Amino acid sequence: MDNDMQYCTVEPALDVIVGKWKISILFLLFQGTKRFSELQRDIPDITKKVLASQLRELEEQDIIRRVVYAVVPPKVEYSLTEYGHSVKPVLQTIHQWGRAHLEHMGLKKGIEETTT
Amino acid sequence: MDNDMQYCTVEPALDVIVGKWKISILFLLFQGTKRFSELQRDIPDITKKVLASQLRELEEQDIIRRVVYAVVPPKVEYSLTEYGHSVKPVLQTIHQWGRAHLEHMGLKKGIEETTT
DNA sequence: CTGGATCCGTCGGGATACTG
DNA sequence: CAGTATCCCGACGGATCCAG
Repeated sequence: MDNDMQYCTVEPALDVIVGKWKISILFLLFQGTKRFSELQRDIPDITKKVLASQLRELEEQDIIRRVVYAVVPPKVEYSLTEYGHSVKPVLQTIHQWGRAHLEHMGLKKGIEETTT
Repeated sequence: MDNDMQYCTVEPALDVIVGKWKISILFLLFQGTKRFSELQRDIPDITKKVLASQLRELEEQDIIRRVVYAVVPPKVEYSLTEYGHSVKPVLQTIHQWGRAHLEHMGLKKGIEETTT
């Protein structure tokens, strides 16, 4: 990876959003602080292990904050760091283009089918 | 994946840029039309098979165009479609945030180290 | 409740050889 | 030159069980 010195800085950003569930997690946390169990409830198809691992990655990247309460039963809250909020515009940009992309591909498919 | 109806449109966009070499390919094609061999030369660590597969994916997504010349030896040119150019701002947004992210993580690391 | 540990399947990507 | 065909491997994610 030395051929793309000039532009390889795209990739670190991708680490933050690439991961099967990271985007779901981020969107949920954009709404505010969530507990582990809340995230698990709102993302039904994710397992604890994977949720935990994705959260840990985001935490290491300083995108989210993990707060452990010394109570029983345990309580852990996750929230965006101040820095974490800065990914929002990135996600929105991708989101908008993604919508346009879907539409574009839909149109293309429609056109192709009308030619049959 | 029915829990994130509202925001799952982030993912299709990601398909375009996720892939170990897609970003490198896109950046090269932003410069203009390239032949297969040129791409391979400019991305030294990629193999033909992988280059071909990544190109095919981008082509299916209507991001790039593949033009085959009926000459011998064979000649194939790849270029961005008009639509493909629209990913540029997306990449730039990610790129900019990526740079800031690197800097941020660097600072964080520095701070942590000065505390030792 | 919030995880960690373990095992396992899948899939993207890589090495190599072959072809039109 | 521009690929395809095969085989291979490691990383990621999933299922299940265990623990503080």
